[in-house]
Amino acid sequence: MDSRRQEHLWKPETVRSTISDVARRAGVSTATVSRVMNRSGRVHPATAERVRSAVQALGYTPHLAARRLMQQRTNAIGLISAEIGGPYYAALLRGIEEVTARERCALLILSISSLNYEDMDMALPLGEHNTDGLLIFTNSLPDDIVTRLHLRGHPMVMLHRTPPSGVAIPHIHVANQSGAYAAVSHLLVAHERRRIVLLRGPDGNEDAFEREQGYHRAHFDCGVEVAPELLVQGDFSEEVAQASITELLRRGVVFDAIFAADDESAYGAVAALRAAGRRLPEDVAIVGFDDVPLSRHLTPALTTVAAPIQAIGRLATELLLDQIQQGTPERLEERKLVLETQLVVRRSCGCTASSSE
Amino acid sequence: MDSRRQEHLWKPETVRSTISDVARRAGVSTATVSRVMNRSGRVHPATAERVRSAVQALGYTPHLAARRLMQQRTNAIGLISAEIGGPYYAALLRGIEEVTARERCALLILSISSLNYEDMDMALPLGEHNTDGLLIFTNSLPDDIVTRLHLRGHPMVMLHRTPPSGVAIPHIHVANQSGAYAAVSHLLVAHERRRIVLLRGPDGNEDAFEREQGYHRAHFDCGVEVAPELLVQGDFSEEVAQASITELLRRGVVFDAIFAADDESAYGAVAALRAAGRRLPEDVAIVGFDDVPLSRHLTPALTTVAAPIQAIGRLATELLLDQIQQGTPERLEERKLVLETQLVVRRSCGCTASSSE
DNA sequence: CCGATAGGTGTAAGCGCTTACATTTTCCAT
DNA sequence: ATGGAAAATGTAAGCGCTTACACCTATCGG
Repeated sequence: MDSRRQEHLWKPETVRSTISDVARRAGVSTATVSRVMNRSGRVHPATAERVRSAVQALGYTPHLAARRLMQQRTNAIGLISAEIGGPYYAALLRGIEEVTARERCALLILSISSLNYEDMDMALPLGEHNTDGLLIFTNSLPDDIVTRLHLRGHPMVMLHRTPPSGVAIPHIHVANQSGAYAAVSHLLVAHERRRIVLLRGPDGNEDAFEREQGYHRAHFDCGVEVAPELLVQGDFSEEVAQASITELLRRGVVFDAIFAADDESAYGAVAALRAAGRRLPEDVAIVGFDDVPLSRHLTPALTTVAAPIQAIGRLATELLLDQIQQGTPERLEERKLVLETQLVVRRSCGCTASSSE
Repeated sequence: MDSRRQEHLWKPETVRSTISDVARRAGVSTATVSRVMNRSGRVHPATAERVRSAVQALGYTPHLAARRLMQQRTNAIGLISAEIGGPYYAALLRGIEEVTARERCALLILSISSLNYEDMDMALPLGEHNTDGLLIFTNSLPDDIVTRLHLRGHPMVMLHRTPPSGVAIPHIHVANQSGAYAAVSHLLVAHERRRIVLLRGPDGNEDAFEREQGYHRAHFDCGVEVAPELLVQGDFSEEVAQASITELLRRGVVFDAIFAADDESAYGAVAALRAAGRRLPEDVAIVGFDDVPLSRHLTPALTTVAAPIQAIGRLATELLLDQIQQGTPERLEERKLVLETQLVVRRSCGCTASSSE
């Protein structure tokens, strides 16, 4: 056994030292060690020094789970989210981290890929036990879990999602309908397109629903009828959108513009169109939604509805931190924030050079 | 007080019920409740049912921190990372989640924006207390913390980073040098470029260092001298790269190609070149590194060294899970994996159409 | 010289949970 | 019936930490 240990460099003997190890080594009680670790209560400088060197020697780190059991604060907030990785996500995160960095609190992210959580009944790995509050940015987290967390008094903010009815959680949205309205109107009025494909977002998604409403309202206000075959699935996904548009092309459906419910699906549309040899924006004008950073670099540069993504992240985090620090504010149930969107005109809609880029 | 409660819909009274609340309500001991919750030990079906309905009624959820104190498993792994949000990151995550989904374990991500952690001495919010193992993908996490975690026997895998010396942690890399060598050789040999700018990665970054070596070795093997003014900072950042190239242009430095240490900096270079009216790839050929999904869509499509990003994520996670399940494998210290890279030739280097796209 | 005061430290009671072990109940072979 | 194995449940000892409280020393004004 001992000879084996020589063979390898440093097979760790898994020595996780506890507070009492430190106490013993420093010749004090655990209480004193704790006081030194937390800078709470008064400790004689000499003693403190002895403790500190014992900590050093033993490589001691407090066990956060145990600590959490006693204290109330974690100094961390959690973000529960699906679809980590997309470009939208990057901007959101930037907004969130802007605040967490300033407020010196850690950000823990739980990625719920639908597969991952749905069927396993294990407890949520992010919650009261390791965060002081939660940012919810997914539809995959069932309403009843949200409700339960809220009932237990865990601070939360929801992004792009309305809380279950009767549950007073602040939530942040963007002006989807007016944004879509502006985009589609632009296509209808400025470019006189009449057969505009809608690349719909996922079913059941609030944003998708509202954007679709904007699409219809714009048509209605212009007195243009919407042909049902123009409404196809985009699912906020490049692949799905590409397939949908390809299929439309194959079936010989005529259209002169596309309104994509998000930029990703716009990319898919561009790929499909290009593969079919259609000219952009002459043959088909295209407008997206979100204005993720890339869209500017696309060729042609994508006209799209800018959502203040980073601001959403910032705001949500600030709202959450407020809740954590000041407890539940008054009239919280009215805290529905809707951030304005803005049409960013670039080339893909058929407009010529603009100031941007 | 009571009248106030009527005013609002449901201001939660913060009732977080514990296991003993459930036990009391079901008329059993906490042990029995625990057994029901964990499906461990035998419990009379009728009792179990009573417990379950008490759980339901109270909206009870076990406190994971307390549970963690007793059990050893969390069923979650952690990913500690900087620069969440980049396109590289998305692919990596896909690889990781592929495995976590399959193995039914949760993924907790800790984003260390340099600001965030550096100066605050608070304990790492991800560690033995809430994960069974850690994926380390950042240079910002100091060596001594890594070492300590390892000494405490916490399973880890490091990505794109060599563990501190003497510490036997498996680590995964890509063949940076040979990849860079292939890319630069292609520029030198196939396209006869002679003044190739190097957009260097961040100082101290291992990948950056090795790619730079590949750049030099390719020049050496071709008998081409490297002009020092061609080595400029790219920092794996679009902005920095754009600034560097713009500056080069301003100073009138002559060059006919660029090797960017990663795709992001290649984008910056493209922007700078285009703003200056240079033609791509005729005036300046450009090659990147990583092959993030976007690079194919760039105009001109970016020639780049493909790193098997998703595979890295998958492999790393599998390695970690192995460690967790089987304990420290034999001869672990030799676990250095290097995944091959491959030059993907598209348009930006000056080659004409290829099979891809 | 004494009680008051304050700094420094230890004691021990939990936080919410799991689990080895003890105890009681059930039920079947005899 | 009845002894005893098997099933069901309870008891209580922690996991590693924090913190109210008690205790002990100096220190100091009166």
